[in-house]
Amino acid sequence: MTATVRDVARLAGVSAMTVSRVINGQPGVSAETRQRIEAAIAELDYAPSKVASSLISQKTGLIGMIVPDVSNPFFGPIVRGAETTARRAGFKLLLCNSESDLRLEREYVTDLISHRVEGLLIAPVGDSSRQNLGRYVAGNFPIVLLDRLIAGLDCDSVTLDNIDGARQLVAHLIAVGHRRIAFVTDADEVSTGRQRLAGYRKAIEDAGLPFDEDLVFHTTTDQMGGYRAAQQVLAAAERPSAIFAVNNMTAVGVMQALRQANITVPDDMALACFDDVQHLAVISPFLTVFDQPAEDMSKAAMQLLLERIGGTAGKQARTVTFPGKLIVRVSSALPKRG
Amino acid sequence: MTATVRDVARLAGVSAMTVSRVINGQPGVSAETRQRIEAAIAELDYAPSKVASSLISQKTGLIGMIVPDVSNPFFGPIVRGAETTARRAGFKLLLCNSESDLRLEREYVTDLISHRVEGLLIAPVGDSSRQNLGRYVAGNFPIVLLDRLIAGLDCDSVTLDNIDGARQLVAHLIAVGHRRIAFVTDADEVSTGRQRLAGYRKAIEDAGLPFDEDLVFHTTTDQMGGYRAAQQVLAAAERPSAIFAVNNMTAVGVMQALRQANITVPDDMALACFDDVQHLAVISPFLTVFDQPAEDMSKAAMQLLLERIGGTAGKQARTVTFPGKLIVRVSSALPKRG
DNA sequence: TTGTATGCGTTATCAA
DNA sequence: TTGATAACGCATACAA
Repeated sequence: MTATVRDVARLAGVSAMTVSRVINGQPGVSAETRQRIEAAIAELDYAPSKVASSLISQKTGLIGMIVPDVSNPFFGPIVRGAETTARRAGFKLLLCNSESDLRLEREYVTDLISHRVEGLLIAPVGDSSRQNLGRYVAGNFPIVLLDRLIAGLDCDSVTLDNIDGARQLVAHLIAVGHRRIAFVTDADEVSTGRQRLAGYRKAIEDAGLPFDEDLVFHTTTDQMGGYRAAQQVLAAAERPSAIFAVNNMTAVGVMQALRQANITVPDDMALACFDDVQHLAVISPFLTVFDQPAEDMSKAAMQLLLERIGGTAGKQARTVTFPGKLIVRVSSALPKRG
Repeated sequence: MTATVRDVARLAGVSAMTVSRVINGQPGVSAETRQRIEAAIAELDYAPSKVASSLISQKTGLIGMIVPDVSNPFFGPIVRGAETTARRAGFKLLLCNSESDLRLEREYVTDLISHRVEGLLIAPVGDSSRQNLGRYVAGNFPIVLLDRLIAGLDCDSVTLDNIDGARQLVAHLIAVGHRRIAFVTDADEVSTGRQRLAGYRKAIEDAGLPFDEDLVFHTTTDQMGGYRAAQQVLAAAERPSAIFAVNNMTAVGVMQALRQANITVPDDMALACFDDVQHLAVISPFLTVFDQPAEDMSKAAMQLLLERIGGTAGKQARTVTFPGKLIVRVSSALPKRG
């Protein structure tokens, strides 16, 4: 296991160089010698060290990937797609969970750079991630942003058309008959939140309804954030008939708060959000969502990254936008009571 | 970005060695020299290469992790927990999806070894994974098995008490009134399937019911496998009143087939399975499941691995078994019709 | 067809 | 307190 080329060479009675040739499938080795070397390799369980070869070639075959949380059903497929695409190109994935923590993200980035990953695929925490990434982008280090853009950072990216997605979702709610629709979203610092807010607003204005600032509830976009925000929604003077949650975890938190308050969806309150959870929809098709093709987006992003690593990309930053699709289920219906 | 110690040394007017000392926080460098070096490091955006230092220290700070599929809601939290624990110990995670493919698994294992990961945390494909892992276990390379054991491989492991879990789940179905319970599971080659079958059988015999081989349907434990198996269940001469699916994806497939056949759960047929999907349960608490503490199991497994890497483990293989818990929801009720 | 020398970027060792 | 040298494991360039 800890055998080196030299050990193999000694056992086979040749030089280290000849062993190296056999390993890399280079020509110029007699069949007989090759056989002896292969026997020695098997005998010693020799596995060539990528650490050493990386040092020479300046290529580690490693790609860094940072997401807020792999266990989030949106990011699971994202990571899966990226890994599959990377593997097919001969790369391995170093996976990091930033926990939406800017400092942790920075730590990961510098660590990954030290490990000499050849590129970085990242769903950044937010606009502030620019602090963590700016210098590398400036230094032409291969980076692709996924899911979220970073204001002021000109960089390859793959995102959803969040504005139109949110517009479609809210337009649907309006079509169903909702007039007061709360939007539970994150701080202005995250591009997805900003864009979805723009779409929300557009749908409302398209319908000739008044845009009401008070119906936008800013929070953290995790379960607890959704929970808290929903409580605020319920406490509002004039209660909305529907809640639009900016993403899946937020919707879960909203649901939790509603249930606790004995409010049934959609009989008492409608609910819709971004991100579908595929298999779960089979078990219980309940939530109306705007579905993002997470795995495809991630594969596309990895493809961009591979091109940049391979040098076939050109200097210009490339922007890929996916459409996504509205999936109407029961949760968005107009309340029967109230 | 591609600056080396020497570049820094030159800029600071010192030797490479002194730079190295500063980077590693070693003593014996005057405050003034240290400052000059730190300035040079910042100036050049210097990031020390772990590739080079790994070569010397023989430690990469890398841990390999192989799971069938991160996007599976059971493995997402598994990977998340492992990564968190690894990070806190200063390790990074190389993530691989075996796709339950033995050849792919082997390829990953050898690749990871070449990358000189210091240990391997793996949810193996099945007993045949012994081919892929046996030599490394024999060579005392740090490996911990997670979720699944491998017959004949004496190795650290963290698993659930599958026998008792399945027993509890099936005992519940019997208590509710079910008498003919189908079990949809995988080939005998996977330890979890074997153990859950044993638990299924035990619950049935404990209740004084006859164990019927024909009620055990072997298939692949993915959605398609569950789908096909459910169709067989429905075609059975004497139709069971409940289906016990060996895991989450299988249950999804079963559900899909039932829905397609216009069979409502639980009005026409009950359903229960292993693995809960936490947040989803909030959205729609429907499926009766036996819940595994995936993230905790994974953290424990990583802990075992870290101990083995650190050499504080002892030669004996350690076996950790988690209990899990039954969560009764509506899907397991006794059918009203039929 | 095979081998020797050299260097990748870093650090351990020993010397100054 | 600082530096010169060698070595980690492999591969490139060149020589034999």
